[in-house]
Amino acid sequence: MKFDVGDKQSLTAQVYKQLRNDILEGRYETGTFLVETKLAEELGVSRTPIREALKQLELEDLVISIPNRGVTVQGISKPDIDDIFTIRHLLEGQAAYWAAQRINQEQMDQLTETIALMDMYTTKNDAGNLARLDSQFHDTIFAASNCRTLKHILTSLHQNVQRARRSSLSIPERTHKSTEEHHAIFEAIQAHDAQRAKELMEAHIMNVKK
Amino acid sequence: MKFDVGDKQSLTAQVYKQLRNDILEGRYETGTFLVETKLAEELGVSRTPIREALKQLELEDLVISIPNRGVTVQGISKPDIDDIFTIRHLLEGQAAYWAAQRINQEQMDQLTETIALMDMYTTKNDAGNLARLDSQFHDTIFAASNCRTLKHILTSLHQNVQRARRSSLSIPERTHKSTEEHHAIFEAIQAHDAQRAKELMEAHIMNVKK
DNA sequence: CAAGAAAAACATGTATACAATAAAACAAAA
DNA sequence: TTTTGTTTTATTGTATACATGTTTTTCTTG
Repeated sequence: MKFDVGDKQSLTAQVYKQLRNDILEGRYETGTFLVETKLAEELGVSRTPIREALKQLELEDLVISIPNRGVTVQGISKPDIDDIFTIRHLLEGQAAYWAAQRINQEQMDQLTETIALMDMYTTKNDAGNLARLDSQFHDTIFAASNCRTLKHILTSLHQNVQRARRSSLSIPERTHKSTEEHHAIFEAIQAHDAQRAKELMEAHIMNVKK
Repeated sequence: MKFDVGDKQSLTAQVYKQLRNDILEGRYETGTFLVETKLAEELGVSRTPIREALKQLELEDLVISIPNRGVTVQGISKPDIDDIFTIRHLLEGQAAYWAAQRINQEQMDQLTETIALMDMYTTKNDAGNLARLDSQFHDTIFAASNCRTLKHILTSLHQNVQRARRSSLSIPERTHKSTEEHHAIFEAIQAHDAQRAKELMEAHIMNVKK
């Protein structure tokens, strides 16, 4: 698998995405050593982008670095995912709370648009586009919470459980229910009812978990 | 300010600590460009450790990287700190909850020891050692929660508000109160009373905030 | 044959050289 | 004077060479 310099993204970013995906897909056994020179050769780039990508993965806790020894993959297990849902339920609830208080007009417009498109694709049963809009909906709320730290943590967590969320949305019944829940959250934010937005969001996350 | 190769830590780690501290101390104006070559010269190392340190800071959201342009410092403002306390109150509450359920003997022994030392230094009014033990107490609970993600997020947040916590512990009245609260949390964990541990921890964090 | 020391192999940590890109300065034309 | 296109310069992105430390192998010695 060779990487192309023609791609607009930096090599580091491409390597990062590739490795991250491979780890989350479980393509590496836990504990495997990721050797820089080997990866560099395999991916057709120098060690530099590899090192930088590994640094990022380390900060996200997907690999562990042992000084002067190398990095080993940590992966992400089933109970890990359960725990992450619990954490997300707390944090996304808070994000919705703050969003209801702090959202600006532009973000409100964005949410309105996302919700409208969700309705459309729900009737069409288009799971692919719904997954995209789902991410967009949550991302906008993170942004509207106006808390860099929260936005940062949640964006990272969101990606980690992406696969789980995808599979949830592929169940037609869940699709409709999910859109309804998004509607309710949207209305609570529009009404600046922070407490209600929080509770609805918490319930929503726990439903996705199931 | 020159760095020493004799230090056991890697240059990257030293540079990271230095830059992080400078940013948190507010030594750089928000928006300042951190130019790799300039920093490299100032700190007496090559660009490589600088780059790696900046990558880490970017992942912690203390600087923003603009591709092909450079990184600008973000710093951390007063309202940011308030928000971080709110987030910590949620997450540390959950950590205490899980710790009460999942703690092992070794970690329990560690907590027992920390609490005993806290008592001693409280009577001696030794703020420096109390700050250290405070960190240790919370870190042990993160570890006992047995959730990598949570441990990871909280360790990072903990450092960000370290200054605020230090100043809180320098108030003698607060010192005694804080030790009492630690005691109560410790007992709840020892009794494996998850709900109570959570509530006590939440209250504790909010008290520190004030 | 076993144990330990020396050395080779190998990996990461760091420095530096080169390439690509974006901003700034400048010149020319309308 | 303003605008547009070109050149220069500064800075990041990437590759590579070298230094340092760790593991494994090999060889020596009892």
